[in-house]
Amino acid sequence: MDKKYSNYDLDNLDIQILSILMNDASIPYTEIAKKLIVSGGTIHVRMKKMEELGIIKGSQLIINPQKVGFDITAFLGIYLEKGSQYSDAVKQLQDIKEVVELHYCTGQYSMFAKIVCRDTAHLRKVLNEDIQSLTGIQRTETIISLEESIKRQITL
Amino acid sequence: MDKKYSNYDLDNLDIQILSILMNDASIPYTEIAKKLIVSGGTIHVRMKKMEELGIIKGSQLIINPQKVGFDITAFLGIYLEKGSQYSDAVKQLQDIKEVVELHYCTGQYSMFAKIVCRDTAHLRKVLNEDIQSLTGIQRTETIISLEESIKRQITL
DNA sequence: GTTGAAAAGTGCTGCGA
DNA sequence: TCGCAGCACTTTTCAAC
Repeated sequence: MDKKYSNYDLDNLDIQILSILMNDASIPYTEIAKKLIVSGGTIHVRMKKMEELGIIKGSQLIINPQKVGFDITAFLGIYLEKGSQYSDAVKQLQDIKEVVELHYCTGQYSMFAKIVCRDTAHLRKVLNEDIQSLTGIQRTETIISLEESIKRQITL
Repeated sequence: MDKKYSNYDLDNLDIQILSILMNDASIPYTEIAKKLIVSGGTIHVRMKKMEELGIIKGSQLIINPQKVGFDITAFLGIYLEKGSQYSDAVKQLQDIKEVVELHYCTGQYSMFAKIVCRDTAHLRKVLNEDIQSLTGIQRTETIISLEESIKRQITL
């Protein structure tokens, strides 16, 4: 057994390190070390361990989509003709770069997508030309976000 | 007029820098400079400009929620008793840390939330105890994600 | 606005406890 | 396993173009 179901090799220190860097990945290890009263080397060892375990997927620069001209966020409930067409649909949706999230899910929809577009014309183009024309998709329901009030990662 | 509607002070170089760092914020400026055939100082100046303009919101360490014991992602369509209760509901939902995203939106739902929980028991607790008991919420509809097939930022 | 190099700070590695 | 110290690398700054 080389892998456990719950990867709870994390102690309090690990979790505190993650909590800090999940909010701001640019904080230096030395500063984290001071805050948690351990040495910088220890932070380094813990981070390396968590990277190797696959707990840490990497770091990303977070931008403000509206400031670069992407003003519309929409959610899309997708009905497939047959459930078996799921993996094929994923492949096709991967090529539509406006699709930033895609879930296979329970409930009324077969799939659920999050889409970010520049403006209403752009959204219409993505919905009518790009998505509706994919094979296997029966119909879609669109929910447009007028305001993103909360946006954060989980609290450990 | 101190602010334009579209903040298109971004040239190709800015966009290329953002595109690289949006995927991996740990890539050093010197390496980006080599790739884009400019000096490290220029990267620095551009980054500083974009931070001041609010285009860059910061950087985050991206973790794998499943590896730290958060196995369930769900979407929640929320019906409010009155639309005017929106801002009050936001405040209350902010205190529920399992809510990682919240949108005010068009369509059948008043609000739309994304929730991350440890397991089904945890999800049930959040739905039944935390969310249903908030004031102003009429009812909710839950969509459970069985697989997150796509997860990325917008392509500039 | 861009460059190139010097100064300051951070990350990494090995030895000792 | 943790902490300390030295080396390598990166970021930051700045005078000059």
